[in-house]
Amino acid sequence: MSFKLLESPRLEELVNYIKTALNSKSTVLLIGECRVDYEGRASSRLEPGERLVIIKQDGAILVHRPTGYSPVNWQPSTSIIEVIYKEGVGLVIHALRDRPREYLTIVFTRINIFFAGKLVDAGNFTMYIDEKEMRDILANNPFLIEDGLRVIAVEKPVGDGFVDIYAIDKDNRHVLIELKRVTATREAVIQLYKYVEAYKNEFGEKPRGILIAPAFSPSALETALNLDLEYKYIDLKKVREYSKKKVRRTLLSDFTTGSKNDFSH
Amino acid sequence: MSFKLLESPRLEELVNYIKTALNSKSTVLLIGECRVDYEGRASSRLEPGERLVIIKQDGAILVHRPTGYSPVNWQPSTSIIEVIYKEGVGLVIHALRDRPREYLTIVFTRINIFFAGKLVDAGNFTMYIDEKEMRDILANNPFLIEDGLRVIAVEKPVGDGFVDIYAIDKDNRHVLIELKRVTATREAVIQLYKYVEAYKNEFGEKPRGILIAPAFSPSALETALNLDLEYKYIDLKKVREYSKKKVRRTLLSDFTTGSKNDFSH
DNA sequence: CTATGCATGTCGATA
DNA sequence: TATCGACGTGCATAG
Repeated sequence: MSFKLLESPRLEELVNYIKTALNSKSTVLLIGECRVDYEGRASSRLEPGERLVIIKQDGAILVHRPTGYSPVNWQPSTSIIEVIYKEGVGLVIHALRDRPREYLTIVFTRINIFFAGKLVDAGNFTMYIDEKEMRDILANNPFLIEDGLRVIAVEKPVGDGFVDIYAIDKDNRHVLIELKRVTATREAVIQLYKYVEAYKNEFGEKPRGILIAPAFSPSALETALNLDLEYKYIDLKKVREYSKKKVRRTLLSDFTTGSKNDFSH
Repeated sequence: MSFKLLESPRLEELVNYIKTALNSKSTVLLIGECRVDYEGRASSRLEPGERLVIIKQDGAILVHRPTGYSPVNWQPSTSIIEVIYKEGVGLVIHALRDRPREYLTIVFTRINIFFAGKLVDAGNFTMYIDEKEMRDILANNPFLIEDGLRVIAVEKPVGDGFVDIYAIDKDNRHVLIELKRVTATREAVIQLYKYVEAYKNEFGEKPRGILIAPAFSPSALETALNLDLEYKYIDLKKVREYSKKKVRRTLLSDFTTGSKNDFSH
C-alpha cells in the first residue's frame, strides 16, 4: 500500500492533495475540527467538533463522531465530491447525490491528520448462514423440521408473497413453513397467518402453518396460539453443520416458473 | 486534540499503544492488512486484505473496506475489547458483546498506520425534521391536510399498532391518517388498511383512511385504489416552514392516558 | 428490561 | 431503472 500522510497540514495545501487522492481513487481520512450540514430526505446541522471523515474509493463519505456505531452524517457511494478552500471559512467538502437529491457539506476549520492511500482489498467475504442458506439447508434436510416431511417447493408464491418452504407431512397434510434466523416477532406470525389464509382461499384446503426460529418473542408465541399456528425452535448450530454439504445456490426463478425444479420425491 | 501517530510500526510494540489508548478512552485507527471472523447471530469470514479499523472511545468497532457505506464487520458500543500479539499470527483484536452474544476477531498481519487520539466533540446535532416532527406539525396545523379537519389524537392505538393521526373531518366522519416522510410503498398502504379494518371492528364505524407522503410508488397507488384508501401528496418544504414555531416534543403518554392533552377544539 | 417501529436506513435481487 | 424485502440491521421510545 502506498500512501500519503500529513500531520497538521495547512488547509490551503490540502485541497490539491485531496483532489489528487480522489482522482486516483484513493481512500482519504481526515481528522480535525469540522461542522456538517445535510439537506435531502431530511435536514440536519452538526455544530463544530472533532471528527473523523472517511472518503472512500467509490465516493462514499462517512462523518464519524468519537462514539457510536453509526456515522452522524454520510453520503453513500453514488456521490459527486467537490473540494474547495474558502479564505476565512475553511476547507469545504461538498458531496452531491442524485436520486434522492441530497447535499452534504463538511467545513473543516482545522485538520490534524490527513491520510490518503489506495487500499488493496480483494479478500473474499463469506456469510456462513443467512436466511436463504437456512432455507436451503432445511429444504434439503426436512427431517430437521419433523419426521416424514416431504418438501414440495421453496419460496412458493402464496397470496401476496412467498412462503419459505411448502411441504406435505406424513399424514399428507399441506404445510406452510416460515423461517426466521433471529427471534421471531409477532410480525412473523402474522405473515405466516396471511399465507395460511391466502392458501386456504386459493386451494380450498387449510394447511398447517409452522414458524421456525431460534427464539420467539412472547407476543409471537401468544399470537401463534391465538391463530392456531405451530412454532418450532431450531438450533442454528445444528443447522450450520448441514451447511457443509455445499448446495447449489437456489434462485427464486427456479421455483416461480414451472415446477421442473421443485424439490419433490 | 492530542494524539499519537505511528507509521509502519512493529506489531509487537503496538499492543501496548493500543491498550493504553483504549484505557484512556481514545479513538484508535488502524490501517493495514487483516482478516476478520465474526460469530453471533450469523457467522462470517473475511479473507485478508487492506482495511481501515476504527475503535471508538465507547468501544464501538468498525471494519471498513475501501468501498461502500457499510462496515463489512463491526461491533456496537457494548463490546469488551482485548488486544494480544501472537507470534507467527499477528496482532489479534477480540471484541465481545453480550446480548446478543457475539464475537468479532480481527487479526492484523501488517499495520501501515496507527492513530490514537482523544477527539473532543461537544457539537450539537440537530435533525430538522423526522416523522415525529412531521406528525406534530401536521397535528398542530391540520389545515395542511384538509380544511375543517379536527385532530383528536396522535399515535392513537388501533388494533395492533398506532395510527399517526386520528381526526374528524368537516362532515363528522372519522379519519385515520398515516404519514410517511419518504416515498410511500405498498407496505404503508397495507399498514393503513389494517388500521382502518381494525378500527371498523373495534368501533363499528368505517373511518376514512388517508396516507400522506411526499411521493408514492405505483404499487402503493394501485393498492390504495383497490383498498378504497385516500392518499395525499405533501410538500415537505412547506411542512418544514411550520416547524419554526417550536412545539414542545409531544410524548406518546400525553395521548394514551386520558384526554386532557388531546388536540381538540 | 423487552417489544415495537422508524431510518437520510443501506443493500441486493427481481421485474 | 424502480420496487421489494432482508438485515449480524441500529436506534429511540414506550410499556
